[in-house]
Amino acid sequence: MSMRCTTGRHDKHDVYAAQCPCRGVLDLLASKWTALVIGALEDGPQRFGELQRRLEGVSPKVLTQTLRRLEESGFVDRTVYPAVPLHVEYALTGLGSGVAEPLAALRGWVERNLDDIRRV
Amino acid sequence: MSMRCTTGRHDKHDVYAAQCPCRGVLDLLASKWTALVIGALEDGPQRFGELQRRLEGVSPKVLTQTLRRLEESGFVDRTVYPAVPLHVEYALTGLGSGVAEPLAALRGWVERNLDDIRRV
DNA sequence: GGCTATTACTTCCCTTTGGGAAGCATCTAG
DNA sequence: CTAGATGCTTCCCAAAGGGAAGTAATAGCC
Repeated sequence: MSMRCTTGRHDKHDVYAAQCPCRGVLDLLASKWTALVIGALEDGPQRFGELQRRLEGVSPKVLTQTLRRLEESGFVDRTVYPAVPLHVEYALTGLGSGVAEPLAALRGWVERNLDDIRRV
Repeated sequence: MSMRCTTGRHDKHDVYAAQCPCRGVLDLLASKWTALVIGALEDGPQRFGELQRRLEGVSPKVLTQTLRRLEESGFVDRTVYPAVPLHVEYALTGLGSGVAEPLAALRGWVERNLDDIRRV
């Protein structure tokens, strides 16, 4: 008998179930900035400033928020090198590399199909 | 010479460029409710009420907003059957079916990997 | 010593978006 | 003539998004 993921543990999980923790994770991952940050980190560990330059138009506040949430959930590692000036590197974890694939597929789809999408 | 998508037309598009219309599309598609709506519609055309029941916890307002935006951009068709009681069907367009694949990959990844993700 | 530069953030503040509760419009059946 | 079904819309508040400016630590330069 399936419990549709209400208790969490070893049942099948279902993003369509309101109480499934899937929902929170989907909300974190299915976001513009998350998709861009994870994509940028696919090229290897990067520093805050580098990410800021690559993700054109991102404010430091939003970038920090995004990175912190990804770190909390275990998608990204944050390493501080207390050199001077301060040096902080962000890198994908194993989990982060895993989710990078579906996110890359989504970004790629958007770039390939943009011309067919009605502009609003 | 590449223009990095600033003018739109037939250059390569780049989601990392601030002015690329890709950004808006990515923002629409990379959203919790979009991923769930498109996924539900993969099973065939469905009515407002059916969608509301499948996407547990969605409010009618948010569902309407999501469907309208997807319709505007050409991912979803809205058909009204003026029978009584009123009958409205939502269906994926060709474009919608296309993007359903990467979105399904993302949802599937979340369901398969939930147990490895740090709960916060 | 004082000034500037660098890196990585915070903080402030305002606008936009998200989201629940409740109301509305239309028509039928009882 | 009231109740029920369907597909919304409106209201309101709280949460999130996002830009501008400020902060902290230290090094190097004059």
